[in-house]
Amino acid sequence: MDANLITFAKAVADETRQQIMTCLCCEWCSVGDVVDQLGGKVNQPTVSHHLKTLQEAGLVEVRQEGRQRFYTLNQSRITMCCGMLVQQFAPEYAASNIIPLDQVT
Amino acid sequence: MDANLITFAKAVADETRQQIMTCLCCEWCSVGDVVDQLGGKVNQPTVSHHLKTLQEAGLVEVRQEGRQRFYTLNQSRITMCCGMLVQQFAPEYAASNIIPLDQVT
DNA sequence: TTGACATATTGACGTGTGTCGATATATAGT
DNA sequence: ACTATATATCGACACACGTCAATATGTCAA
Repeated sequence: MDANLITFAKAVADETRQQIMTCLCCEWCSVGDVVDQLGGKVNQPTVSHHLKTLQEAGLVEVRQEGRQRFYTLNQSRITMCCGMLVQQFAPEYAASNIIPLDQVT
Repeated sequence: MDANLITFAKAVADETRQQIMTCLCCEWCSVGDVVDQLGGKVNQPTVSHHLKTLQEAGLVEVRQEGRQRFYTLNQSRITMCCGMLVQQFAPEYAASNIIPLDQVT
């Protein structure tokens, strides 16, 4: 997992990956679940590949259970990266009332 | 200019483009200014190309002056896109105290 | 109108990346 | 041990994209 904003942006900069992220938002899903929810758009190796990318960017958490792996979105990290983006590239707005980054757990 | 989050993420997902964005943050710069500030990392056509990408994503504003064009970051749009990202992929944090999107002018 | 300057566009090239089929690895059940 | 299931990895391919040199477009000055 790497902390920089380019890695974050690259991870989010793909449609399939965003769809996967939507699947994993507020829910734990196995790889197979994600493949199903994507309804045949891509198949299992592709999903695994994207999950790896998301994991390396720190955007998902993993939990092993039997022979399956469950993934979920790391919402605090996403919030943090977005906050850093605003801080970097929209400082005139960052000052006001965005979430203070040190309050994101 | 297109409104979706993939376009936004793609625009930000490049190191050179982020450096250009840093140049344009809170300042109006001509293309030549940006080329200079990047200190020979890339040359003028590349900068123009990236500025076009940023413009199509709605991340910069342009102002013509004589034979030069001045660009600056569109901070409200960046704030808005980041807010949408949090809303989409970190709803558990979006509820709290992030900038209400309709207050971003 | 001609020449100089600022920026945009074009065409080409190499690299990065999303996708897949095939295969490997790991775990559970019999 | 053997089989079935779940996921990861590998190798290959096509396409997207960042970069550059060369050129085009546009604007000002003389």
